[in-house]
Amino acid sequence: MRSYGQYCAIAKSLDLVGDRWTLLIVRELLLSGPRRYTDLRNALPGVATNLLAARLRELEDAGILRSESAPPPVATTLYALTERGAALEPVLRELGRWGVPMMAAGPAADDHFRSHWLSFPVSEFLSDRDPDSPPLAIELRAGEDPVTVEVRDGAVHLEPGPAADPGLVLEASPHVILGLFAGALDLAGARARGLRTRGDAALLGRVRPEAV
Amino acid sequence: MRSYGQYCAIAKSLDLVGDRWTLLIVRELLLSGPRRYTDLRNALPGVATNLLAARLRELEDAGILRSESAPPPVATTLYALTERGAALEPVLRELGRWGVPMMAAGPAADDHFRSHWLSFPVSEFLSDRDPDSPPLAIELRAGEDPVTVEVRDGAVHLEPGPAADPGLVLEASPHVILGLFAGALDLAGARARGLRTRGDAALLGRVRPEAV
DNA sequence: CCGCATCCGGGGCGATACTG
DNA sequence: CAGTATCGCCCCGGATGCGG
Repeated sequence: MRSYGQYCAIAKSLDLVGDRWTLLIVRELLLSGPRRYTDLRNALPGVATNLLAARLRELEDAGILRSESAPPPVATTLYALTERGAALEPVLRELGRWGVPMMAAGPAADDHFRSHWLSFPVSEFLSDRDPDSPPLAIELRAGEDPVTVEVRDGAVHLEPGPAADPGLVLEASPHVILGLFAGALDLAGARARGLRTRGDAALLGRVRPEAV
Repeated sequence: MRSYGQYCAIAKSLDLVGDRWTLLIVRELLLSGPRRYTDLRNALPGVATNLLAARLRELEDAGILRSESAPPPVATTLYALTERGAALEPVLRELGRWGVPMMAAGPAADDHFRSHWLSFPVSEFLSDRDPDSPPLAIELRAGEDPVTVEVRDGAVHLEPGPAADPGLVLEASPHVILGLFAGALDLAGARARGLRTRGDAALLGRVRPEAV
């Protein structure tokens, strides 16, 4: 990207990560860990393949990520954030926080969705209100792949993939899941809009008492 | 800007503020308050005038700023952030924090500089270590226009313009001022690199004890 | 199939000129 | 002062090709 030519911390940051797609690539690596080229391409619907390759090279040159050759049986190159790249997490967190209100209207007609994109809203809205209880796993099915909300020791963390032993499974559209987390819907309202649960729905109260 | 088409809080944010120059316009309005078109143009060296006009229109449509007709004697339109626009401050703060290390190398040959761009590094590095002392004003002369660091009641705030009654005046290149604040230089080292002071230099210890 | 490189059309961007 | 108009270029999006 062309430099702004300003001796300003914000402008210097944008010189590196202000390009189109750049911060979304960092988002993927932050949420999902080291990924292959094809995984990134699949997680970023709409990105041109040449552009993705160019961005990865620029980000590597900038020290934000590094490409490492994975050990067998993967035997391919993985792209992983460096410490410097992982330091962008607060930037993405604040961008996510600012963007949450724009999710309330629901997805646009041709919006894509990946389950792990819920991670930022989840950490924004959920918290472990009962840190002394045993660990709890809540599985979310809002897109193609399930994600698991792990609740333990006072912390809430989202992990891609299904839960091994979920105390609760929530299945609904992303919009309804978000409404439930953000407070726009309670359990009854969410059920009326298509939410299906399995397990003890009252367990939701541990992370979102207002919803139960 | 073309939408990313992703039902994700970060992507939705970038749909609105991911365009080139957009966040720098918000930066100016955050740091300097409502500004006229020409002021913005001057504070954003390198921006094309048509592009600035287009961005202002887009930002107004997005509810991030509004144009208000100023009362006499100004008699012109002022651009001011809305509450929604001001809510971008944490995003810029984190971008600034992440960008500070890139300032250590000093400005590039053709970098522009405006004094109030120091605001984010200032709030990052300085703090009022002696809240019970009377208010203190430190005037910085690092660019064309002076800026004032106001220290009172435990808070540090930067305001454009000279100080009415500065307890201390620091005059140096932006690079040296930053080095002094960030800890790369102490007072002696900064003086060796061109720092000139007026007033009681020991007053700097109130906000940066390590430097004295 | 994976990981790109190449090519091409269109639009965003940069620089300057011009106008009310 | 506050923009609009114009033009050239480069970035971006989409498709295809190609070696490993």
